[in-house]
Amino acid sequence: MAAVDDLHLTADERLRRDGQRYTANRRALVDVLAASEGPVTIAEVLAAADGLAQSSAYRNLAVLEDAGVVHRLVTADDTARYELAEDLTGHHHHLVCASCGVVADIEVPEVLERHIAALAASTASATRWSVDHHRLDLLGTCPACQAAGS
Amino acid sequence: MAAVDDLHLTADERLRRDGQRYTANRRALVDVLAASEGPVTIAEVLAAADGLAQSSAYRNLAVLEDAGVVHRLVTADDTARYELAEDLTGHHHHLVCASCGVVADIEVPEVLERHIAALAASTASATRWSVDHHRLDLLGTCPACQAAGS
DNA sequence: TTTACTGCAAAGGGTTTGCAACATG
DNA sequence: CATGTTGCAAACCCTTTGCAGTAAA
Repeated sequence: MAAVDDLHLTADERLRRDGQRYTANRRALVDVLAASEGPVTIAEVLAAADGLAQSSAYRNLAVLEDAGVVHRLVTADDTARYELAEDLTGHHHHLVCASCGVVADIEVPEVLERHIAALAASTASATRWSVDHHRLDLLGTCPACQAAGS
Repeated sequence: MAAVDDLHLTADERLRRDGQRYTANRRALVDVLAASEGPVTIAEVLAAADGLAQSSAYRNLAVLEDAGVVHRLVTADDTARYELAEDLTGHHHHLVCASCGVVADIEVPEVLERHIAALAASTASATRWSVDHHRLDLLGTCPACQAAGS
């Protein structure tokens, strides 16, 4: 069984747990996210999922997010981007273009993750906050914008 | 001379360099940001700077950002927050409440910064991107939301 | 006295929602 | 057939902009 089939099984299961159905539209959204190199905007989703209504894209991505299948994020510009939940793709971080907003996934060395985990622990004990995630973005300029800007 | 006076002198200088004036409204905005514990929303700015028009807040913060005095960021919710530019406050990172969106500043150990710098360098050389900043956020729940949620 | 800045109100753009029709269990 | 889902269009909210009046160099 291919990894994508596993993905659909997991998505189906998580939606049913919420009393939701895993419809063709939702399946198409998961396929689009699984095929992308990094978090994608609604505009990109609509371009890739032909015939899908904008409102359905927003609504279904919200349903998928509630079910823990999808993660929504906002990076540089003020438009949201969506990716598969981290437990489906593995922990990773982002490389963000400050010019056009495009986002690529990057892996981070284990030693750095350990330092961040230590920071999270010491911050939680030094404050009254609870800390349960972290987010590390590298900001720069993507190849396309470098070419366009020069 | 107090640190706040230095801040106003620097702001004045950077605005003039852009052909802009350092007006009472802009001075008030800098005072609000200097007095806050972390990045603040427009709503918070308006509450603190009495009588300031909303459009003036947005416009002046944009002018201050262009001049390199202010930094605009978007974290958890979809509302922008503003803080003084990093060269005025020192390099720091953020502790973000996933529930209400409030943001606190945190310092990070030098060793972690060095690991992040190394990641930035290796990422730049492994891709065609240029990398010039980074952003590390810890995500959790602030004391107020913990109290409200229990 | 020229140029920048202000407040108001209207417009803009991404996102959400009401509703009637449709599809699925 | 009962409930969840869809697409359309209108509403929503944060943010930006046009404009006429005001203030600063």
